[in-house]
Amino acid sequence: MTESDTFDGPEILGDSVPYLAHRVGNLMERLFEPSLKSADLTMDMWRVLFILDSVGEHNLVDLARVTTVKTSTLSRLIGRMERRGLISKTRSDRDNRAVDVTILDPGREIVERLTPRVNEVRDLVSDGFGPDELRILKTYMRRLYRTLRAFERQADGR
Amino acid sequence: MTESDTFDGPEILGDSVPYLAHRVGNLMERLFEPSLKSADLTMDMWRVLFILDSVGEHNLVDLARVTTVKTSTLSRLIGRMERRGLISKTRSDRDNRAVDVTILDPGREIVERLTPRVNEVRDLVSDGFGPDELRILKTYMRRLYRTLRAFERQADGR
DNA sequence: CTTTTTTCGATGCATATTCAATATTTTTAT
DNA sequence: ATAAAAATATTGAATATGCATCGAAAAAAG
Repeated sequence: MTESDTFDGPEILGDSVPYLAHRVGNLMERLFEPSLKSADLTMDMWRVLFILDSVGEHNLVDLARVTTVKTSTLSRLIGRMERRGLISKTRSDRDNRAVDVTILDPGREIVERLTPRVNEVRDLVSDGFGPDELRILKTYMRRLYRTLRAFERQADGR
Repeated sequence: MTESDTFDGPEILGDSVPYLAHRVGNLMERLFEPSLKSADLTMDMWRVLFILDSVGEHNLVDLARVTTVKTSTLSRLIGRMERRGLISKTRSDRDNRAVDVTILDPGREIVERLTPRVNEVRDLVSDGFGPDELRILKTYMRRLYRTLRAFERQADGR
């Protein structure tokens, strides 16, 4: 094992994929924290804005799935964001239960303002890996996700 | 790109390493949730128990670092766990400010009881990857962590 | 077509988290 | 040696979260 592959936490933890995923995710969030603070946003709010901006309109339940926020929490979160004028909520015309959430201009402005920092972190990741390695890293992480997801579906009975 | 490497979320998100890390971590936690519930534990409580069991005594601040829980939150969390008899708190004799947190037998019993499920998830991960691939995955994740960590330290001024 | 089941979203309530401030002790600088 | 700075842990107060539940609408089953 090369020096650059050691982990600065306890040995046993650096060997656990779940723990590594948690630590990596947490660290990336921490690097983004000052930017969030400057926009008075939480990470979950950022995820909502980013997804609405890049993918488009969503209903609450879908948004909850993609952001990994519980629907009851997201319901109130979206309420707060609506009051701040970042997004809008409208009743869906396809489904009378559903609410369509859309990003508004002030929300878009925040996305644009914070995007440079997002790219900075992205470039930082790239710096640690060669182009081939980066491709492999992403491929493996997607595979990891799919492996676990398939298992979850199977355990839930499809 | 092979079929097994596609991501089931929106394209743009599956290309983002931070998002992938978040989703993978979240999914692993979800797979562990029923076990946690059966022991009336939160994920953070589990991390505390697991770390105390495998690594040994810690003070609060160190424990907060390793578990990624804010110290003020951990202080109360540890209080709850102490009241449940899972861990013990004693004033450190090396540092009169510090508190040494130690796992107790009831805590150890829970760790033992939930370990099979942890191994199940570990094996599940292994199944999706060949031995060489698994080694690369871990190596890359550790490297990712170190790359980000180095940057954070540098940004904070050492 | 009618009944049953499922899904979407909101909310009451209990609990948990976080920020800021604090007391105490240790470390560093002068 | 003394003063200033930093680190450890706790707590009050404001806010956020999550479970259980509900009403309404849609989908599935009969």
